[in-house]
Amino acid sequence: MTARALETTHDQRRDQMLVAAAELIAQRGFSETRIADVAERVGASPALVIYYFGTKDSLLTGALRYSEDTFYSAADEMLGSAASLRERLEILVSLTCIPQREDEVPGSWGLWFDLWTQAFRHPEVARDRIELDQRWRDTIARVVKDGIEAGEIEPFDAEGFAVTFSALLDGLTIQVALRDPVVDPERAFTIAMTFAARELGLEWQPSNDRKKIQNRSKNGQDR
Amino acid sequence: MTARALETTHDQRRDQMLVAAAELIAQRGFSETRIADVAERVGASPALVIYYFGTKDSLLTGALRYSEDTFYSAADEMLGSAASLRERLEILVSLTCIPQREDEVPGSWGLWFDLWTQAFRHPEVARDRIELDQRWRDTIARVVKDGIEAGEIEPFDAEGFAVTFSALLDGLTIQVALRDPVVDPERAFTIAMTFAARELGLEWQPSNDRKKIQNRSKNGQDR
DNA sequence: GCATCCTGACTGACTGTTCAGTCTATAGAG
DNA sequence: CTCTATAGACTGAACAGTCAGTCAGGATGC
Repeated sequence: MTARALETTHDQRRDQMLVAAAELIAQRGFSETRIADVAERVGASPALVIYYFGTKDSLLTGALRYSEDTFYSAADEMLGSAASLRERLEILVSLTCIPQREDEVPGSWGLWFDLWTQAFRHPEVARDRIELDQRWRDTIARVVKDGIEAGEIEPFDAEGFAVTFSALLDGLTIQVALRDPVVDPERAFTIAMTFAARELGLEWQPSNDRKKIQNRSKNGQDR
Repeated sequence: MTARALETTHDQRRDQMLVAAAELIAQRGFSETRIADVAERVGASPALVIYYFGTKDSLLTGALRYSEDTFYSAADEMLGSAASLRERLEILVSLTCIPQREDEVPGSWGLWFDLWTQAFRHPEVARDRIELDQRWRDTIARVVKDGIEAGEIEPFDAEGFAVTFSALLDGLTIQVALRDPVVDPERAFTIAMTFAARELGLEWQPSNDRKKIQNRSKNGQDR
């Protein structure tokens, strides 16, 4: 029991540090994040951070993992509360294309860039990312399959769709995150939904209920 | 004339350093690139690099710019030598999805990730990237318009297509660059071409002449 | 008294940038 | 044609700051 309790606080501390690291990475970038910053953020000494993670790299890549992981978990949870295929697609798209609240952490766009950059040159990170992306494609495919089983659309190659759709979403995310004037969030949303609708043989029109989705995605992201 | 000659060697030195920096960034990453490395690569002292660029950051962002710029120039040039819309599309797609030779520099995938990461947090870089991306979309739109004018396809919203298509290409590039086992280069190529063909009302079948395109893109990239 | 959590003080390595001054070549003066 | 002044390219050496990681030991709970 004691060991249990200790382990709990131990894990809590760990998570605190991971969250703090993720926030800092999102703000300043991977290579600009110092362990002293993380330590300050959790009210501890730099030495303690090393005590928990051994090396800086272990902390930062852990933070990347942790953050993306909670993003996907949040996505899964949100999807559970949606009724129709159309709603579920809108959730998927708004999660990737619509800005979240500034102060929110996990899945923040900056982290994607840093994750990709790290994954490109570090095999362990690359492995994690591949796994994460497979999970994302599985989520998309699941949504489509559910739609098929519910009779909302005709049978369809859900996995193939997931590959293409996730690539399109990634590309749109980049434009939105980098504030490209040509691809604002609304346009990105419309492009993605139009593509999905046409591909799946679903009816979809851009409408002003986008805001509703946006708000819901925010709340879903709230801790 | 004398001043000219001097200025020429000056610019040559500058370009040398930019190329060296781009190569190193592609290999090691932006933040892992030291000015001492760049200096060594051009056979000069670190002080000289500073003498030319003032600061490390100025050198590295300059290298990013320079590299992407030559990538787009190479793309424009290659497109000029293609006869049909189908060929031109295949060039666009292979440039983004098919691995280039290892030792080749400009446009190397690692640089994209670093460019995005930097652009996310540094407004000047972000401005450059937006400009670069617009140029890419213009190139795509130009290819489509040429196809329309040549009567190869029906009139079509070329700019709208360019926005969606460039996002899809970016997304596929990520998967390929990060060696996702699900999205190998060939599959990425097929996905992109299938999308373009369907969207534009063009006939296209995956065939084994992809290798031809791949080789051409290599040669086109050669300095 | 043992294990775990935690810290302050320290260090060793790294690295961007500065600076004083060298070397080369050209331009202009005599 | 020679001598010298000037400018630009270039460097070695040192500086100054930064930071990840170490270490010896203190507190706390059991």
